[in-house]
Amino acid sequence: MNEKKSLNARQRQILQKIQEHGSLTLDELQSIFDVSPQTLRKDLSILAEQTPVERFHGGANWGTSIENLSYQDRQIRNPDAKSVIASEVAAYIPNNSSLFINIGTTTEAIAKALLNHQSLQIVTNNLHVASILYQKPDFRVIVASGEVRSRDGGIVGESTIDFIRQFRLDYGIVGISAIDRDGTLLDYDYREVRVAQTIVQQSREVILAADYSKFSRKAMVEMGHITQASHFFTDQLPPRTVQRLLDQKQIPVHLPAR
Amino acid sequence: MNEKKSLNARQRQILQKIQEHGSLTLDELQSIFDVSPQTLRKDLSILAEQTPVERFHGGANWGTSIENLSYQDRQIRNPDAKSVIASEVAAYIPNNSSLFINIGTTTEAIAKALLNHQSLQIVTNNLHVASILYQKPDFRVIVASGEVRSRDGGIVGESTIDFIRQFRLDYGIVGISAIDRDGTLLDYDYREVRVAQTIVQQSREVILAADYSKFSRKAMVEMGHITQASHFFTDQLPPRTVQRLLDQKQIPVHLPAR
DNA sequence: CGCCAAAACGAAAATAAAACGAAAATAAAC
DNA sequence: GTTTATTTTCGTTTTATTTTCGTTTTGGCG
Repeated sequence: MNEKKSLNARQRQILQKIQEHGSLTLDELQSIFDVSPQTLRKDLSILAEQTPVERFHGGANWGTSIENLSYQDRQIRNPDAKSVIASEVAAYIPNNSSLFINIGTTTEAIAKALLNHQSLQIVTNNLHVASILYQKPDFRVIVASGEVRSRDGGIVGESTIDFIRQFRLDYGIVGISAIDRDGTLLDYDYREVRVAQTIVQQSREVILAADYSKFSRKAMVEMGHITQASHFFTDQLPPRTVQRLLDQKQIPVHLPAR
Repeated sequence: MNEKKSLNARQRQILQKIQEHGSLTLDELQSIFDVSPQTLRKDLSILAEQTPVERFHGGANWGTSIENLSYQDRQIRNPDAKSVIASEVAAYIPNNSSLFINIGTTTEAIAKALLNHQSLQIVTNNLHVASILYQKPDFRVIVASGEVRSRDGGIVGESTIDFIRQFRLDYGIVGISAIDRDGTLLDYDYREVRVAQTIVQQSREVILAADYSKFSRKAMVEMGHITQASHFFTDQLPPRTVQRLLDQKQIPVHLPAR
């Protein structure tokens, strides 16, 4: 009953646009593709059947049931866990240090929590992080080049990777979309994954930050493994299987003080 | 629960008008929009729910409670010369073209005015411009790498220049801090000047945008000369001396329609 | 102050506009 | 010639807007 048909080129493109942007209206799709509305409707119907895309009157969005409303909606979603984690991470990061901060709402919360630090040097591929941090005169904010993803202001692409490879910094602060039960780190966009992997390579210490909800989410692209982290910051004890992995590799797990 | 709906085009326009004007009566709104009063009432009710707009009998105003204007709000507040110039520039730029947009509040106004275009490719070293444009799914926004200047979110430095040099685009939209009487273009930051010069080099057409106040300002670093522009957009006729220069080189001067 | 009329208002019914799905017609690929 | 993809057509459904009407607010005026 579940016909698994392969998507054509345009449909895959639409799928990616929806992932990047969170949602798309038919008007927006028509401004991108030179085909009839009816064809786009059909594409959306097919995507809705076979992917987490959901339709609404006038367009479609990336499945709300799992996650990923528009960027702004996500902002509101789980503020407690994120900001608690964020202040834990901030407390761990010393002044006068250098750090990467990559894409994700969790890392943005961390950026906000870092505003009381002094003399940080930050390299980021996250437009929002740059916006948050650049106004502090004693921070040096360096932004990577590349294409700006319309979903969340993430900067991705080959040149982003090349640029990041120039640096070797004290800390790499990495968020992640999903963590599998075996400790595999997963994300939605392969370009983002490439960037995150580079950040991990170029950091002396890798700080992985993820709230508990990430353990029950699915994503498609493999980024790495949780044991590549130097420290893991979260809001609740992770599932047993993951906990055991972290124990084996002696990776400290930081939970909120409370 | 809290119904979060996105605003339609007219509602966003009303919102902007209210921000610019401080307040609007229903009469004023009716003279702008060709819809029934009842529809406008409904729009105002929706705006009152979801934005800082507050209603009063006969109209609505921008929420008085929030006097602490964020950067973005301050930008919108001053719609005069800059946004007039901006819409002139936007009218000149065709769809499906590629452009550089550099640092400056005028160029930011232009970015906003470009939001109704389709399928633009934009390379920018301005954090605010990137923030304004990246959400449109049919726009491709590419941000240059480099250090973010804390004064205004401009991205400057050697790597910015190297990155920009990779591109050759249809239009280079350049703002400027000051224009001397002999037509010399001046700016405050030598790093920004280097970037602007590179943009000029790599553009097929150079669009210079500057309001009249720039003619009476002084700055230290020489960027180039007004005759390097292909088109000059401004709000009033420039001083005689400059006008003559532009005439000699047959550079079109675009003034507001009115 | 209290009363009235004009204007503004909200709720809901009526109408207009758009988005929709199914299927036929057309175009493209094989 | 057959298959597949896309566009066109058309009747239906959803959404947006206008109209209608009874109520509330506003600003005179006795």
